[in-house]
Amino acid sequence: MNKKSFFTQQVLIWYSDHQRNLPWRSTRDPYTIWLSEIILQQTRVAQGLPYFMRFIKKFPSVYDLAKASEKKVLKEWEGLGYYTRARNLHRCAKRVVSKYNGRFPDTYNELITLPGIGSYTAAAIASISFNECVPVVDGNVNRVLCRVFGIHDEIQSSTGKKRIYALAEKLIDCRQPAAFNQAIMEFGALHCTPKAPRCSDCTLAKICVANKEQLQEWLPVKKKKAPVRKRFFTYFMIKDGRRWAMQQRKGNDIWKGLYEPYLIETKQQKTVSELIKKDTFLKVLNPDPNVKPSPVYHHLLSHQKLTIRFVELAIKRKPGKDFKMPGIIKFYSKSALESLPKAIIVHRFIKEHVAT
DNA sequence: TACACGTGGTG
DNA sequence: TCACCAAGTGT
Repeated sequence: MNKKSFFTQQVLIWYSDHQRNLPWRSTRDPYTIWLSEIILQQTRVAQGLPYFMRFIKKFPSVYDLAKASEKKVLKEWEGLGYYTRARNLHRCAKRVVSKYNGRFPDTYNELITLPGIGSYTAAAIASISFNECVPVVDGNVNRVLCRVFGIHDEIQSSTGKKRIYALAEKLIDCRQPAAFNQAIMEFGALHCTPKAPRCSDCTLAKICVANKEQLQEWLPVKKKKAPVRKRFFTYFMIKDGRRWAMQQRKGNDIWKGLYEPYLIETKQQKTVSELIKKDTFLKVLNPDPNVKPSPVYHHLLSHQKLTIRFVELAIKRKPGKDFKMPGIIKFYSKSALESLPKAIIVHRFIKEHVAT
């Protein structure tokens, strides 16, 4: 038996013996598969699982998801990160209902045209739900194939991606594409792990280049990441009576679509009185000059390090007569405030510090 | 093509 | 501690 056939056979055997029992494994329903795949993009099963359960319960069908508001969908997504996924999830549901009468298209080529569905997710849905023989290439597949077949190209590079995809196309068992695709991913997730792969207990060890040459630590080859950008956020929790000012984030930046208090961002840490003095809007509010900020929170994103403080500010002068609130700011009661989708760090602060 | 996009777990 | 990672996509 040649090396490729052996690989395919062993991965499928390994999967039948070791696969986890996960809720989306007991169905081929494309809505369920699609939802699980979107949630699991760049996300561990343990982290995504509770979100999947809540989404299925709250939005049992693509119609339920399509008719919900974007705010509701974002709220359900709160804390999972990569919020564009949630907005595209919602757009995709609406598209499936409006353009496909509520039935997901059943081919890779049509699936990939939908928002939030790229090459990986299109292949996953096409193979798992519709038995189309297209290989998935995710982080697990990259790792497993680069190690076993000794691929030294950078996996982000054009040649690396082509080489890995071409290899996956040769390996996939077209009699059972759903099983093969899930098998190779599960094998990467549980056995051929990034750190400390279980080579001593691996049926592929005898054909694995990385095992033979002790290259597990070096494969797959990845390019180094850029250093993280540092940003300083000061949030002003503006309170007018029993209502709080919030605004929605727009533009091309983190947390797009989520809500937050009035924000002043600086390139370095400044004192609160400095910020107030310079800010035309806050100056008009005539705040207590001795307001003290919360201790700083450090929040790490993949490419940014945020230093965040919160300042609680009660409005002394009513807006309307002498001044107006900036257009994007609106006031929310306690319960309305809590129902807004927020970044996790903002959510936590508000939950802990906002009483009635 | 390279980079931006979240959060939490891991060694 | 902190760099790296986790079922990628959009621009």
